Amino acid sequence: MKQSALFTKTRKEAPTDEVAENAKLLIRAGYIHKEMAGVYSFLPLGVRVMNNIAKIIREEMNALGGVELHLTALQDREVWEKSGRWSDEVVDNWFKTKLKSGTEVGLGFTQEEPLTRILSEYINSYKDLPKYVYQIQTKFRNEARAKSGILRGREFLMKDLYSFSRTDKEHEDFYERSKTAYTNVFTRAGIGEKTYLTYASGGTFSKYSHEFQTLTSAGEDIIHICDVCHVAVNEEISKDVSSCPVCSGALSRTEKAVEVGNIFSLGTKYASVLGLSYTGEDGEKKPVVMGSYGIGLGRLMGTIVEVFADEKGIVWPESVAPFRVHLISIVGANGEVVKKEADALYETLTQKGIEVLYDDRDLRPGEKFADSDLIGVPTRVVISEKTIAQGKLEVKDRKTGTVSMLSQSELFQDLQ
RNA sequence: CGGGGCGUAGUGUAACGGUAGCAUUCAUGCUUUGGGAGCAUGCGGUCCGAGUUCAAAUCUCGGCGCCCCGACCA
Repeated sequence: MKQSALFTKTRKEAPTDEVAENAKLLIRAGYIHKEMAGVYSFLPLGVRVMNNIAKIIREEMNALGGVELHLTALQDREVWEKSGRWSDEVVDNWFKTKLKSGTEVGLGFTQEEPLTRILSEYINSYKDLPKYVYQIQTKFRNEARAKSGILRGREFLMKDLYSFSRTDKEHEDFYERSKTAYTNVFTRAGIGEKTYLTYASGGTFSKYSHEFQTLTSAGEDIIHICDVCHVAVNEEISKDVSSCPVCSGALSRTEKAVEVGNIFSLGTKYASVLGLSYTGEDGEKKPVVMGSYGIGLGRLMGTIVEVFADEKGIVWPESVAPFRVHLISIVGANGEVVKKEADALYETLTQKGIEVLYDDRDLRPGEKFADSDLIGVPTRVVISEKTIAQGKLEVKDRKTGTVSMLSQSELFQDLQ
C-alpha cells in the first residue's frame, strides 16, 4: 500500500485523555480512534493488525477441529432467563435495549446460551459428538470503569470457542489440546516467552480454570510464577495454591500480567437447562459436557504493543505487523531517479507477495523516519541518492536497530 | 458504584473577574531535502445550560464528558 492512500496521520504528541501506553501509541500512529471511554474504532492500520491476529487464531482453532460460525450480537431474553443469567443482579455488565415493540433484548457479552440452543436442534446422538464451534465476534460489556486503553473496553472483538463433548474424559482431552493451541497462538503472535499458563479459580464445575497471562506492567492481574515449568498461579487462588501445580516446587516470583486468553470447563450446566442432550449407545439420554475458550483480539493487540514498544514507538512482531516492509524514498534534488527506483522496488516486492507500506509522500527524511519508527513495521528499506550510488539498499531492523546495506537479492532472501 | 482530578482551535498548552495568547496541524508562496526544516501570510477555540457581576475561560449551581484509585470483571 502506498502511504499516500492512508487518510490517517501520525501525531507527535500523545492525547492527554489516555494514560495507557498501548492507547497512546496506537492513537499517535493512527491505528485506532477513541470514540468514547472504552470504545475504540480500528483504522486501516489497526484493521490490518487485527486481521493478522484473527488469521493466526483461525488457523489454530481450525487445527483443533473447530468450525467457525457467526452468532448475533442481539440476544433473546428468553434463552438467558433459562440459564439464570438475564437478571442484572446476576450479570451486572449487560447492555440491554428494547425493540420497537417493547421487547427487551441484550447485547451479547458471551454466547453459551444461544449457541447451546442452536446445537440442541442438531445434536441427537452420540454419533454427532464431539463438536467444537467458534466465532470471532464483537462483544459488549457495560464495564463500570473502562481502563487501560484497548486492554479493557466496553465493545471489543473476541474469539470464543465452545466445546461439546460426550463425557468428562472426552472434555478433558480436548481441554488439554486447547492449551497447546492457545500456546501456539501466543507463540506465533510473538509473546510466547512472556505468556504463562496460569491456574485460576474454576467456578462450579472444576477446581481450576486456566488463563494465559502475559507479563507486562500494564496488566491488572498478579501471578505467581514457577520458572521451572513456565506456569503460574493467579493471585486470586494463591491462598489455596502456594506451590507449583505441576512440579510442586516453589513459586519463585510475582509479576503483573494481563489475561490474554482463558479456558473454562462448564460441565453440563448449560446443556441441562437448555436441553442439549444426546442419546448414548446404551439408549440413554445424557447432557452434553461443555467448555468455553476465549481470546480478546484487541486485548492481544494492545498487549503486544505494551510488551515490545520502545521510546520511539511500536515494535510489531512480523506475524502481526500491518506490513512486512516499510519502504521509504528520500527524494532530494535528484528526485526523479530515486522515485523511479523506489517505485520499481515497490512493484517487485508486491509481486513477490511481500506486504509493503511505501512512503511515497513528499516529506523530509526526518519526518518519514520518525513515522516509520512510530508505526513499527519490522523492516525499513530506504532508497536515496546515497543508496543508489552504492548500488545497495539500506535495510534497518526496527527491533534491533541494526542497519545493513544489502543488494535486492539479499533483501529478498532475508524476507523469505 | 464509592473516592479524587480535569474539560480552552484538529492536537498540546497559557491567560488577577477586564483585548482569549503560544506551539503544532492545516491552506498559500518562496527556500530547503538523511532524523519530525526556515521565513511570510491566512483559517481555526473557552463542553452544554442557568446564575452572580457593569464585565465570566476564570466565581456559584446543574448537566454532559474524560482520566486516575478502589470495588466489580460470571
